[in-house]
Amino acid sequence: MRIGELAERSGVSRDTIRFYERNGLIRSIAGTSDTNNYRDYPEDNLTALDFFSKARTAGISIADLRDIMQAIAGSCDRADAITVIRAKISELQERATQVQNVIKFLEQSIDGD
Amino acid sequence: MRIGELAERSGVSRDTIRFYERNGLIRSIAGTSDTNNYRDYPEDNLTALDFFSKARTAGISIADLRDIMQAIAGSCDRADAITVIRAKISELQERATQVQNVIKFLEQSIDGD
DNA sequence: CCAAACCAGTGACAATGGTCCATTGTTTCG
DNA sequence: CGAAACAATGGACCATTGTCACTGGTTTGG
Repeated sequence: MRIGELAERSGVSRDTIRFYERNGLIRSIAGTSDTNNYRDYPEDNLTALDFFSKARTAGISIADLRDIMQAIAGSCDRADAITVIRAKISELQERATQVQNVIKFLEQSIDGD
Repeated sequence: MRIGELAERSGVSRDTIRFYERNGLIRSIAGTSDTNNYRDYPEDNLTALDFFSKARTAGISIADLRDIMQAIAGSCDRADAITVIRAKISELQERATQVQNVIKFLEQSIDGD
């Protein structure tokens, strides 16, 4: 599909999609037309963009997402990919604990009310 | 204490402490000397900075931290403060769920290995 | 056919969260 | 005393994460 449709269906703006592409988060392929150079964005970018949106609000950086996507897609070495992803999972679990700690702190600060 | 000691003991750099102060996260008081204008940083800034460090790695913004600190310290209206903090707690719980979702996604991506 | 909508590419701009540097003045310690 | 360490202030600079605007070309619906 073309970028407009992808933007529409994913809820991610054209500019942001292009930004993500520049940063290696997604890939598009050259269109087949000989009159334009509109690029084609495969369907699976919808899944990816949806994941990115969730991950970004969860505070995961573009760089991390790039690592993850490369690990998943770049099947050059499956074992390496899994190692990368497991590491990210650990980081995220650590992050989750940190968030819980902050919640606890805040709860204590209003304790008794 | 002076800023150097605070930096040393909190593990937060001078520059960052000053940055936080400029942004209303902490407060210092004018020193008593008549020859210098070194500021005095009360002991409780240690607790605050420790909290900030954790909160920042948990992905909480400076603006949020300022809101929280103002709510806790500015006792102008206790009920308002509690409302603010409860709202932040909700946001954080939402964030925690998001992080869990991303973890799930990642786990599925390496499922079976 | 033609205007409106779309596309690519570029570069400027903005907010956030720091970090670094230079200058000037103060304190501290050997 | 004098050098080294420390403090205050101010501004420059950096990466990250987008967003906006402009140009020039393409497609599409009425």
